Amino acid sequence: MKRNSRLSLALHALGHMAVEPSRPRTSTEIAEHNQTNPVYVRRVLGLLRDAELLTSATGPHGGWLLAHPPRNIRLADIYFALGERFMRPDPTGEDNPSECLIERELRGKLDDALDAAEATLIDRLSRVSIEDLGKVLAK
Amino acid sequence: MKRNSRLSLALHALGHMAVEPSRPRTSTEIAEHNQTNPVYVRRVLGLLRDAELLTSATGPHGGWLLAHPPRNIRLADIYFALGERFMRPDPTGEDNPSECLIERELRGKLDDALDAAEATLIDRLSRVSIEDLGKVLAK
DNA sequence: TTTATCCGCAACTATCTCAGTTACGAATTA
DNA sequence: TAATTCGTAACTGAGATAGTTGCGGATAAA
Repeated sequence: MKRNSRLSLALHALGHMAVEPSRPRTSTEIAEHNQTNPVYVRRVLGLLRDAELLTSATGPHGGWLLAHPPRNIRLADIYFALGERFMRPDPTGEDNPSECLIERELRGKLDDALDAAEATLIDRLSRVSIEDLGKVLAK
Repeated sequence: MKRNSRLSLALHALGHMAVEPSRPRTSTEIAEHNQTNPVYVRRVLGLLRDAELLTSATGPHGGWLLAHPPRNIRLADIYFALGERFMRPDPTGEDNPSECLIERELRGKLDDALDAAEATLIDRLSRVSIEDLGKVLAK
Protein backbone atom coordinates (compact mmCIF):
# COMPACT_ATOMS: atom_id res chain seq x y z
CA MET A 1 0.00 0.00 0.00
CA LYS A 2 1.19 3.45 -0.63
CA ARG A 3 -0.84 6.60 -0.47
CA ASN A 4 -3.79 7.14 1.81
CA SER A 5 -3.42 3.67 3.07
CA ARG A 6 -4.70 4.78 6.44
CA LEU A 7 -8.12 5.67 5.14
CA SER A 8 -8.31 2.68 2.83
CA LEU A 9 -7.22 0.33 5.56
CA ALA A 10 -9.67 1.70 8.10
CA LEU A 11 -12.62 1.70 5.72
CA HIS A 12 -11.84 -1.77 4.48
CA ALA A 13 -11.47 -3.22 7.96
CA LEU A 14 -14.69 -1.70 9.21
CA GLY A 15 -16.50 -2.80 6.11
CA HIS A 16 -15.70 -6.38 7.02
CA MET A 17 -16.58 -5.89 10.65
CA ALA A 18 -19.98 -4.61 9.59
CA VAL A 19 -20.78 -7.94 7.97
CA GLU A 20 -20.11 -9.96 11.10
CA PRO A 21 -20.08 -7.46 13.96
CA SER A 22 -19.92 -9.93 16.83
CA ARG A 23 -16.61 -11.52 15.89
CA PRO A 24 -13.52 -9.68 17.14
CA ARG A 25 -10.75 -9.22 14.58
CA THR A 26 -7.13 -9.37 15.57
CA SER A 27 -4.66 -6.89 14.20
CA THR A 28 -2.80 -9.80 12.65
CA GLU A 29 -5.89 -10.99 10.81
CA ILE A 30 -6.60 -7.52 9.50
CA ALA A 31 -2.98 -6.97 8.56
CA GLU A 32 -2.83 -10.15 6.52
CA HIS A 33 -6.00 -9.33 4.67
CA ASN A 34 -4.60 -5.92 3.82
CA GLN A 35 -1.07 -7.04 3.14
CA THR A 36 0.42 -4.88 5.81
CA ASN A 37 1.60 -5.50 9.37
CA PRO A 38 -0.15 -5.74 12.75
CA VAL A 39 1.61 -2.80 14.37
CA TYR A 40 0.48 -0.49 11.65
CA VAL A 41 -3.06 -1.80 11.90
CA ARG A 42 -3.07 -1.13 15.63
CA ARG A 43 -1.76 2.37 15.05
CA VAL A 44 -4.50 3.19 12.58
CA LEU A 45 -7.35 1.49 14.40
CA GLY A 46 -6.12 3.09 17.60
CA LEU A 47 -7.20 6.41 16.14
CA LEU A 48 -10.65 5.01 15.56
CA ARG A 49 -10.76 3.76 19.10
CA ASP A 50 -9.80 7.23 20.33
CA ALA A 51 -12.75 8.50 18.33
CA GLU A 52 -14.93 5.86 19.98
CA LEU A 53 -15.75 4.08 16.77
CA LEU A 54 -14.04 0.87 17.88
CA THR A 55 -13.14 -0.97 21.04
CA SER A 56 -10.11 -3.16 21.54
CA ALA A 57 -9.48 -5.96 24.00
CA THR A 58 -6.28 -7.77 24.92
CA GLY A 59 -5.86 -11.44 25.60
CA PRO A 60 -7.21 -14.56 23.95
CA HIS A 61 -10.33 -13.88 21.92
CA GLY A 62 -9.46 -10.24 22.19
CA GLY A 63 -9.20 -7.93 19.22
CA TRP A 64 -11.24 -5.19 17.66
CA LEU A 65 -14.98 -4.65 17.67
CA LEU A 66 -17.30 -1.95 16.44
CA ALA A 67 -18.41 0.40 19.18
CA HIS A 68 -21.73 1.06 17.42
CA PRO A 69 -24.16 -0.74 15.12
CA PRO A 70 -22.76 -0.78 11.57
CA ARG A 71 -25.68 1.26 10.36
CA ASN A 72 -24.62 4.11 12.63
CA ILE A 73 -21.01 4.33 11.51
CA ARG A 74 -20.60 6.45 8.42
CA LEU A 75 -17.60 6.74 6.19
CA ALA A 76 -17.35 10.38 7.16
CA ASP A 77 -16.90 9.40 10.81
CA ILE A 78 -13.83 7.45 9.83
CA TYR A 79 -12.53 10.29 7.72
CA PHE A 80 -12.81 12.63 10.69
CA ALA A 81 -11.32 10.16 13.12
CA LEU A 82 -8.19 9.89 11.03
CA GLY A 83 -7.82 13.63 10.88
CA GLU A 84 -7.52 13.59 7.12
CA ARG A 85 -7.07 16.87 5.34
CA PHE A 86 -6.40 17.14 1.66
CA MET A 87 -4.48 19.45 -0.58
CA ARG A 88 -3.94 22.06 2.07
CA PRO A 89 -1.18 24.45 1.12
CA ASP A 90 1.24 25.09 3.91
CA PRO A 91 -0.52 27.41 6.36
CA THR A 92 2.39 29.82 6.26
CA GLY A 93 -0.03 32.62 6.91
CA GLU A 94 -0.20 31.99 10.63
CA ASP A 95 3.16 33.21 11.79
CA ASN A 96 4.04 34.88 8.52
CA PRO A 97 0.99 36.86 7.46
CA SER A 98 2.37 37.57 4.01
CA GLU A 99 2.71 41.20 3.08
CA CYS A 100 1.83 40.28 -0.49
CA LEU A 101 -1.75 41.17 -1.34
CA ILE A 102 -1.78 38.89 -4.34
CA GLU A 103 -0.83 35.99 -2.19
CA ARG A 104 -3.42 36.83 0.42
CA GLU A 105 -6.11 37.06 -2.20
CA LEU A 106 -4.98 33.83 -3.76
CA ARG A 107 -4.91 32.02 -0.45
CA GLY A 108 -8.44 33.13 0.24
CA LYS A 109 -9.77 31.95 -3.09
CA LEU A 110 -7.91 28.69 -2.84
CA ASP A 111 -9.10 28.02 0.68
CA ASP A 112 -12.67 28.73 -0.38
CA ALA A 113 -12.41 26.25 -3.21
CA LEU A 114 -10.80 23.61 -1.01
CA ASP A 115 -13.37 24.11 1.72
CA ALA A 116 -16.14 23.63 -0.81
CA ALA A 117 -14.50 20.52 -2.18
CA GLU A 118 -14.02 19.02 1.24
CA ALA A 119 -17.62 19.81 2.13
CA THR A 120 -18.68 17.84 -0.92
CA LEU A 121 -16.47 14.96 0.07
CA ILE A 122 -17.81 14.88 3.61
CA ASP A 123 -21.35 15.10 2.37
CA ARG A 124 -20.82 12.08 0.16
CA LEU A 125 -19.01 10.10 2.83
CA SER A 126 -21.72 10.84 5.35
CA ARG A 127 -24.32 9.26 3.08
CA VAL A 128 -22.67 5.85 3.24
CA SER A 129 -22.51 3.65 6.31
CA ILE A 130 -20.18 0.72 6.75
CA GLU A 131 -23.26 -1.45 6.73
CA ASP A 132 -23.78 -0.34 3.13
CA LEU A 133 -20.33 -1.64 2.24
CA GLY A 134 -21.20 -5.10 3.52
CA LYS A 135 -24.49 -5.26 1.67
CA VAL A 136 -22.61 -6.18 -1.47
CA LEU A 137 -22.11 -9.66 -0.01
CA ALA A 138 -25.81 -10.17 0.64
CA LYS A 139 -26.66 -10.42 -3.02
CA MET B 1 7.13 26.45 1.41
CA LYS B 2 6.11 22.94 2.17
CA ARG B 3 2.98 21.26 0.95
CA ASN B 4 1.39 21.95 -2.39
CA SER B 5 4.01 24.52 -3.04
CA ARG B 6 3.74 23.80 -6.75
CA LEU B 7 0.18 25.01 -6.99
CA SER B 8 0.73 27.91 -4.64
CA LEU B 9 3.85 28.97 -6.45
CA ALA B 10 2.25 28.79 -9.87
CA LEU B 11 -0.90 30.63 -8.86
CA HIS B 12 1.06 33.29 -7.05
CA ALA B 13 3.45 33.88 -9.92
CA LEU B 14 0.69 34.12 -12.49
CA GLY B 15 -1.30 36.41 -10.25
CA HIS B 16 1.56 38.88 -10.39
CA MET B 17 2.03 38.45 -14.11
CA ALA B 18 -1.62 39.30 -14.59
CA VAL B 19 -1.09 42.74 -13.07
CA GLU B 20 1.71 43.66 -15.46
CA PRO B 21 1.50 41.19 -18.33
CA SER B 22 4.04 42.80 -20.64
CA ARG B 23 7.02 42.53 -18.32
CA PRO B 24 8.87 39.20 -18.46
CA ARG B 25 9.75 37.67 -15.09
CA THR B 26 12.93 35.76 -14.55
CA SER B 27 12.95 32.58 -12.58
CA THR B 28 15.30 34.26 -10.12
CA GLU B 29 12.89 37.12 -9.53
CA ILE B 30 10.00 34.76 -8.97
CA ALA B 31 12.06 32.51 -6.76
CA GLU B 32 13.07 35.37 -4.50
CA HIS B 33 9.54 36.59 -4.13
CA ASN B 34 8.45 33.09 -3.17
CA GLN B 35 11.45 32.27 -1.03
CA THR B 36 12.46 29.34 -3.13
CA ASN B 37 15.04 28.77 -5.85
CA PRO B 38 15.17 29.44 -9.59
CA VAL B 39 15.57 25.83 -10.67
CA TYR B 40 12.42 24.83 -8.88
CA VAL B 41 10.56 27.77 -10.39
CA ARG B 42 11.65 26.72 -13.86
CA ARG B 43 10.55 23.18 -13.20
CA VAL B 44 7.09 24.25 -12.10
CA LEU B 45 6.54 26.94 -14.70
CA GLY B 46 7.86 24.54 -17.30
CA LEU B 47 4.72 22.49 -16.74
CA LEU B 48 2.63 25.55 -17.43
CA ARG B 49 4.59 26.21 -20.59
CA ASP B 50 3.94 22.63 -21.68
CA ALA B 51 0.26 23.37 -21.16
CA GLU B 52 0.65 26.53 -23.24
CA LEU B 53 -0.27 28.86 -20.43
CA LEU B 54 3.15 30.51 -20.44
CA THR B 55 6.03 31.19 -22.79
CA SER B 56 9.66 31.37 -21.82
CA ALA B 57 12.61 33.03 -23.54
CA THR B 58 16.30 32.68 -22.92
CA GLY B 59 18.88 35.44 -22.99
CA PRO B 60 18.89 39.00 -21.70
CA HIS B 61 15.39 40.36 -21.19
CA GLY B 62 14.21 36.82 -21.42
CA GLY B 63 12.02 35.15 -18.84
CA TRP B 64 8.41 34.15 -18.50
CA LEU B 65 5.30 35.66 -20.03
CA LEU B 66 1.64 34.78 -20.09
CA ALA B 67 0.59 33.03 -23.27
CA HIS B 68 -2.93 34.45 -23.04
CA PRO B 69 -4.72 37.52 -21.68
CA PRO B 70 -5.00 37.27 -17.88
CA ARG B 71 -8.75 37.23 -18.14
CA ASN B 72 -8.59 34.00 -20.09
CA ILE B 73 -6.40 32.07 -17.69
CA ARG B 74 -8.40 30.47 -14.94
CA LEU B 75 -7.13 28.92 -11.74
CA ALA B 76 -8.49 25.59 -12.91
CA ASP B 77 -6.25 25.74 -15.98
CA ILE B 78 -3.25 25.92 -13.69
CA TYR B 79 -4.58 23.10 -11.56
CA PHE B 80 -4.90 20.91 -14.63
CA ALA B 81 -1.53 21.89 -16.02
CA LEU B 82 0.19 20.75 -12.86
CA GLY B 83 -1.55 17.41 -12.98
CA GLU B 84 -2.73 17.75 -9.42
CA ARG B 85 -4.75 14.95 -7.96
CA PHE B 86 -5.81 14.83 -4.36
CA MET B 87 -6.35 12.14 -1.82
CA ARG B 88 -6.26 9.36 -4.34
CA PRO B 89 -5.70 6.01 -2.71
CA ASP B 90 -3.07 3.93 -4.38
CA PRO B 91 -4.64 2.60 -7.59
CA THR B 92 -3.66 -0.93 -6.67
CA GLY B 93 -6.68 -2.12 -8.56
CA GLU B 94 -5.02 -1.95 -11.93
CA ASP B 95 -2.67 -4.88 -11.82
CA ASN B 96 -4.22 -6.37 -8.72
CA PRO B 97 -7.99 -6.29 -9.23
CA SER B 98 -8.70 -7.25 -5.63
CA GLU B 99 -10.74 -10.36 -5.12
CA CYS B 100 -12.33 -8.75 -2.08
CA LEU B 101 -15.84 -7.54 -2.78
CA ILE B 102 -15.85 -5.29 0.25
CA GLU B 103 -12.76 -3.58 -0.99
CA ARG B 104 -14.14 -3.18 -4.49
CA GLU B 105 -17.34 -1.70 -3.16
CA LEU B 106 -15.41 0.60 -0.90
CA ARG B 107 -13.13 1.72 -3.66
CA GLY B 108 -16.11 2.58 -5.79
CA LYS B 109 -17.83 4.61 -3.10
CA LEU B 110 -14.61 6.37 -2.22
CA ASP B 111 -13.83 7.19 -5.81
CA ASP B 112 -17.31 8.56 -6.29
CA ALA B 113 -16.92 10.83 -3.29
CA LEU B 114 -13.48 11.99 -4.39
CA ASP B 115 -14.65 12.59 -7.93
CA ALA B 116 -17.50 14.71 -6.62
CA ALA B 117 -15.16 16.65 -4.37
CA GLU B 118 -12.71 17.27 -7.16
CA ALA B 119 -15.52 18.38 -9.43
CA THR B 120 -16.49 20.96 -6.83
CA LEU B 121 -12.91 22.13 -6.57
CA ILE B 122 -12.54 22.48 -10.32
CA ASP B 123 -15.85 24.28 -10.58
CA ARG B 124 -14.70 26.83 -8.02
CA LEU B 125 -11.28 27.24 -9.57
CA SER B 126 -12.76 27.71 -13.00
CA ARG B 127 -14.75 30.69 -11.75
CA VAL B 128 -11.64 32.69 -10.91
CA SER B 129 -9.18 34.09 -13.44
CA ILE B 130 -5.70 35.27 -12.62
CA GLU B 131 -6.90 38.72 -13.57
CA ASP B 132 -9.26 38.49 -10.60
CA LEU B 133 -6.31 37.90 -8.31
CA GLY B 134 -4.64 41.10 -9.47
CA LYS B 135 -7.75 43.19 -9.02
CA VAL B 136 -7.07 43.38 -5.33
CA LEU B 137 -4.29 45.87 -6.09
CA ALA B 138 -6.58 48.17 -8.06
CA LYS B 139 -8.49 49.19 -4.99
C1' DT C 1 -0.93 -20.13 38.52
C1' DT C 2 0.83 -20.88 34.39
C1' DT C 3 0.57 -20.43 29.47
C1' DA C 4 -0.95 -18.61 25.25
C1' DT C 5 -2.96 -14.82 23.00
C1' DC C 6 -3.65 -10.15 22.18
C1' DC C 7 -2.95 -5.09 22.35
C1' DG C 8 0.14 -0.80 23.55
C1' DC C 9 4.00 1.46 22.72
C1' DA C 10 8.68 2.83 21.87
C1' DA C 11 12.58 2.84 18.93
C1' DC C 12 14.71 2.08 14.92
C1' DT C 13 14.89 1.35 9.85
C1' DA C 14 13.53 1.68 4.95
C1' DT C 15 11.36 4.06 1.22
C1' DC C 16 9.42 7.66 -1.23
C1' DT C 17 8.44 12.31 -2.45
C1' DC C 18 9.43 16.98 -2.50
C1' DA C 19 12.33 20.65 -2.80
C1' DG C 20 17.12 22.67 -2.64
C1' DT C 21 21.72 22.78 -4.70
C1' DT C 22 25.28 22.63 -8.02
C1' DA C 23 26.79 22.57 -12.47
C1' DC C 24 26.81 23.13 -17.43
C1' DG C 25 25.19 23.78 -21.88
C1' DA C 26 22.23 26.29 -25.23
C1' DA C 27 19.95 30.36 -26.74
C1' DT C 28 19.65 35.19 -27.08
C1' DT C 29 20.73 40.11 -26.79
C1' DA C 30 23.68 44.01 -26.84
C1' DT D 1 32.23 38.42 -27.48
C1' DA D 2 30.25 38.93 -22.98
C1' DA D 3 26.32 38.88 -20.13
C1' DT D 4 21.89 37.05 -19.24
C1' DT D 5 18.47 33.62 -18.96
C1' DC D 6 16.35 29.18 -19.55
C1' DG D 7 16.82 23.71 -19.84
C1' DT D 8 18.24 19.89 -17.67
C1' DA D 9 20.71 16.44 -15.21
C1' DA D 10 22.59 14.77 -10.99
C1' DC D 11 23.09 14.84 -6.42
C1' DT D 12 21.65 16.08 -1.64
C1' DG D 13 18.61 16.78 2.36
C1' DA D 14 14.31 16.88 4.94
C1' DG D 15 9.97 15.03 6.04
C1' DA D 16 6.28 11.74 5.84
C1' DT D 17 4.80 7.11 5.67
C1' DA D 18 4.99 2.53 6.70
C1' DG D 19 7.70 -1.77 8.07
C1' DT D 20 10.29 -4.19 11.81
C1' DT D 21 11.70 -5.61 16.26
C1' DG D 22 11.12 -6.03 20.95
C1' DC D 23 8.97 -6.10 25.22
C1' DG D 24 5.56 -5.10 28.71
C1' DG D 25 0.74 -5.52 30.28
C1' DA D 26 -3.89 -7.45 30.13
C1' DT D 27 -6.84 -11.38 29.70
C1' DA D 28 -8.77 -16.03 29.10
C1' DA D 29 -8.35 -20.87 29.57
C1' DA D 30 -6.08 -24.91 31.21
